[in-house]
Amino acid sequence: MGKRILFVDDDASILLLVSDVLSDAGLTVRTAGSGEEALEIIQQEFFDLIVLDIMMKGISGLEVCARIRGQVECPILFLSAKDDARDIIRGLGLGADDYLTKPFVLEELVARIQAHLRRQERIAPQRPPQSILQIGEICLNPEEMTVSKAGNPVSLSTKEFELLAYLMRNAGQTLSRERIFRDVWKTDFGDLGTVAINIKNLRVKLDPDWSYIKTVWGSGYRFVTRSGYAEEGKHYEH
Amino acid sequence: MGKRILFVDDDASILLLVSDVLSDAGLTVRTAGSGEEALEIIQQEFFDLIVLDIMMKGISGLEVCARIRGQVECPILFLSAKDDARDIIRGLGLGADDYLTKPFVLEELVARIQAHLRRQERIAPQRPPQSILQIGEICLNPEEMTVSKAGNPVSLSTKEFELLAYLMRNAGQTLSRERIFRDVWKTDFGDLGTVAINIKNLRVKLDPDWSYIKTVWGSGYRFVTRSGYAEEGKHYEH
DNA sequence: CGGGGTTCTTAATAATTCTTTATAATTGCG
DNA sequence: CGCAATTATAAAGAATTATTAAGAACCCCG
Repeated sequence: MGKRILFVDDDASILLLVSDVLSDAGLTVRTAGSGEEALEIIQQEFFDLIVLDIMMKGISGLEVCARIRGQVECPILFLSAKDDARDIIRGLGLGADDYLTKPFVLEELVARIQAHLRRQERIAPQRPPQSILQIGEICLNPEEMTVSKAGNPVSLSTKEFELLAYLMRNAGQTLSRERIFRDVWKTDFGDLGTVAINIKNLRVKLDPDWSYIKTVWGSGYRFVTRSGYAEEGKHYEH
Repeated sequence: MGKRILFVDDDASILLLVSDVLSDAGLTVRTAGSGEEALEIIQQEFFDLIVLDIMMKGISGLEVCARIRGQVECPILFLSAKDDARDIIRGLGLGADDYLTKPFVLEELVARIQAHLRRQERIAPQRPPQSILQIGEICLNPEEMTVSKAGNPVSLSTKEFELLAYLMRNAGQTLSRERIFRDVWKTDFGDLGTVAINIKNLRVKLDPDWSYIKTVWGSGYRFVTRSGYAEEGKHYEH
């Protein structure tokens, strides 16, 4: 479900037009036709971003902003026909985050809204309480960057840790070297042998008998889903 | 000490004019005359916000943005003579946060910059410096400048104390050496090795097994958010 | 004004991690 | 069995970080 936007304007046609476009962009839109209505809605519902028209009869957008700033900490974007710099400065000074003058290009409004939402994500990412991963006797704690096997702590380097986390998150799937390298190293150029080496390091440190990290010949690697029984034994004898 | 702004434009007169105005507004301004210069500076220093002119000879502002977005998470504001909505949308799509067309009113630029900085504060506020910080069995009292571990007092030097307080206030985040140095030492020139040394001192005094202060290879340091049980053991053996 | 001690910084050295390169081992197939 | 493709291991080099040690700056106290 998309982010929630509150759009406040006393021009019904704009309200309709914009809410259509924003919906198409995957956002959930709630509209209000006046400052009074907006204040009421804001008390009751949560929004990720609020768009306020400044020139409205009754309570103006500026006043709405001044009243809710302090209670609500989502980004606020002003919309106004006045393009005088003084008004813009005053609007931003009230605690708003952006100011767009009418008439505006719809796509620019969408782009600006998404820029704000993106920033919100980047700064305060909703951390889905990074769950602890446990498969067999291997336990990985993303929060503390720690790994243990049968209760005993195992010390891994950063890359080894990231690789293990990636494998465990995608346990059961066979992952190609290309995909692993792209997702864990996050670069396009580089040597795929690097993956093999880190796989080996992991095996040496916490999987000497290859119980967890299997090699799928010609395809890639696979972390077993449940471990324990199906002891397969390593492929290589040395 | 004001927030640090990087201002990039190949027009020297604008560079001078704007940096004056921003300085008057209490901000610390660093300037770059080309995209190449900007990229180099960004690798070495930390900024709270970056202003990029789009039309520059050599590496354009758009390209600078594309390259640093991902590494740098501060707000980026574009400046351009082109007021075509398509350019604005493209700019914002690249991960920028705002777009202002030339010619612009200086005060509006200042207002927009401050709006972004204000929001940064609101979203990711440094925890109030006065409150007592406790993470795991480490307890820090800013009021009395004292630190204790599991109830036993630990004696730290001034800089060590400030560094620990900074780390604990920003627990959970990975903090680059540049950023730590700027925020704790509050000077621009100096050796980043100083940070490493004080980190080591802290570890010796109250974190001999690296349970709290983690090294994020290639990035910086990170104070764990919750700590305690899962004792890990250090990476280095000696 | 000093002395004595602590703290801070700089510089040099050691240790670790990551990547690349090279070599050995294994698998699949004829 | 032998060849080619694939994977594993080993070792070296570069980059990053940790540690050590020594000199400079600072502060407190007489």
